[in-house]
Amino acid sequence: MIKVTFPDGTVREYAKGTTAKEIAESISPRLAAEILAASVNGNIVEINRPIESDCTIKLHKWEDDEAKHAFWHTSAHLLAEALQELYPGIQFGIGPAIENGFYYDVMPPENVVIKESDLPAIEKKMAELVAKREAVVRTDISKADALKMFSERGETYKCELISELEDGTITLYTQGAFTDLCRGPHLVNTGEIKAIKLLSVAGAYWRGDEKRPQMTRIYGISFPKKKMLDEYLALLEEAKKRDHRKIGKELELFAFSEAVGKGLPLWLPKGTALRLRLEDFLKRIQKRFGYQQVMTPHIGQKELWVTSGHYAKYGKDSFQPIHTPEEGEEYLLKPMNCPHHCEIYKVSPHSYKDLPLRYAEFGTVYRYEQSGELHGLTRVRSFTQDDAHIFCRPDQLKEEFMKVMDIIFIIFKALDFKNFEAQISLRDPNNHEKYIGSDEIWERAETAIIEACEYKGLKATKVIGEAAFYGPKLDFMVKDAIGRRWQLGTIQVDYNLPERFQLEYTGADNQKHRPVMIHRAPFGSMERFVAVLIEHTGGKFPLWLTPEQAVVLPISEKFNDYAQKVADRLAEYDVRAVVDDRNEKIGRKIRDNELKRIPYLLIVGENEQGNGTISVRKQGEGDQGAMTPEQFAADINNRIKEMMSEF
RNA sequence: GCUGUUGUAGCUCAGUGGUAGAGCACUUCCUUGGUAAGGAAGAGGUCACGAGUUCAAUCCUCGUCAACAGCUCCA
Repeated sequence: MIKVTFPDGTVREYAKGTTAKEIAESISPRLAAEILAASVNGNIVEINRPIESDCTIKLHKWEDDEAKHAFWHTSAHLLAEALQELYPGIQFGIGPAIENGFYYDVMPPENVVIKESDLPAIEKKMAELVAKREAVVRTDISKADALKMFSERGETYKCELISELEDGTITLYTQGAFTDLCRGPHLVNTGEIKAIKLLSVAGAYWRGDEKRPQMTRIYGISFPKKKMLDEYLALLEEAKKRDHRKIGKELELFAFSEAVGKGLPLWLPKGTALRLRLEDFLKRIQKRFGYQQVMTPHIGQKELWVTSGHYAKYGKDSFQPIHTPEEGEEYLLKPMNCPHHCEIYKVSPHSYKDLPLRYAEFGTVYRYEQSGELHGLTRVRSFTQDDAHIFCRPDQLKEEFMKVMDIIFIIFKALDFKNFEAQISLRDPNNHEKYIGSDEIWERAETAIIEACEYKGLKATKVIGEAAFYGPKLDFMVKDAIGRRWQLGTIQVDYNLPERFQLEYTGADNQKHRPVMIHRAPFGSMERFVAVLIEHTGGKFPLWLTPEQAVVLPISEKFNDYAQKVADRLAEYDVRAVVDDRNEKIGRKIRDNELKRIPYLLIVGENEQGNGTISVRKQGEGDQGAMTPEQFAADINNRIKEMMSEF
């Protein structure tokens, strides 16, 4: 007998070799029908794997990520099985479960292209296979046998994977006529997969390497019930409605023009109003944190970036130098503001007593992003960083770093970004060519970030190889409407640029010392931040950011002038109101999306005494009663003040 | 940059080898003072751009540009 411990601490005894499925049956038939995978001593296994010794167990139903993972992983195998039947000679790469669904990377036979239009046929084949209710069987295999088996099948990609595995750890999973190299775990029968949708087909480089062959990646998702699939697809549709590109167009926030060029956003009046509000908000915070605003030109001599090291690294793939009538004179559109700020630092000598110096600038930069990477406002070729560079003494680094974290927390709180993820991006110690600066300097910078996060109690994932070439960073990632992650705020520690630009300060010892530099941008870029903000709010911004806060509606032509006066009056109180004087067509003409997005509707007319009146309606709350323009302005400003008071 | 998809009215989209349509929006008139009102009339398109095939191309072929999904990249 073996002792099995359940998550709630109870212990039961079972015969040696009992399976998770049998354990579930011993509890309830319903549970047995629903479990898809099990964690035994923390390892996820199939529910038919015999358990040979005492263990802890957790039975996973669909609700658990572990179950979904197994479900989608098996779905990927099912996809491969279908592809093998439909495209003889097809080769397989990898086919994992992902956050939402699964994919399989395949290399179709020569002269065969799998297109989106082929997906329904593949889905149909998968459904046929599901109907067969094939068991998924796990077998151990030696490395030599595995290599032999897959090379006989001409599976060069699989052979490459096997050759990197250790003998004795290799397992195969077979269902019907399909056998795949796989670690598992899986469902025990493909019949569980009741609803399948193949979503898209795309190219993906083998092993993520641009220089290796491009395979065909087929994405899909599957569920144990048809209804769940329908709900998921409906949810996807809903999410698409929050797409910032769509809302940005509807609300007339920004636009692109082919004539201007791709990736070069045009900020329309309303979008600009929104952005300026955000900038003002940050400026106020920065003022409190001791920042000084600076301004620098959009171009600079090429040598600046040769000095910084950026030119060597990115010069070839950037906007090319601007030439002047002067022989040999070359300027670059600035891809970042750091060198300019370093030069500001160098304008005068600094004492240790002057530090830290914090130079802030909403600096527009230009980067030649690959055309396939351009994406709405989130990835563009000209964008404005809410940039600042902090020059401080080494002993001030940690404190300064944490103060920047505080600014980011304030912003995320003010805008209700709850689901951000923090990521510490470290260098890859095995790839020295990618980075500049000594090991010692990197060590120090990385330690400073890690300690700051620990001190602040911020849970951050460490990612090797994601650092900037001059230093490690702490990035804040936020998801968009359909779950793509975008980097917003970033804080970077840099010992290298001060070195390269020969920055100095005089210490208490009357000797010259190097300051440390912190690059930071709490929003990241105004463009990307606005994009993510749109997707989070669906275009319903907090009142203090809303480009237009009120529509003023005269009840008839007679009151047009009065309406305009009301709007002007409100403007004096910093309330943004637009007049809609299309009088007689009120009901029809007030566009739905105008009213839905603008928080207040003011209907102006007169009362029996012939005095001007304003009837105020608030979005979603109906009638607020009559007010004078002053009362309304005071009211709306109070609300904004309330919202802002804690920041 | 790579793979696949798409490009028709301001927006959402039908459609055809014989130079175009719907709904909403827009303009005018009638009705209506209030959270997607009804009726009538009207305006609006080089069918992304350039070649080719054809008697004839928005439609077929090729190229270019742009957008979308993914990969790679992201100072």
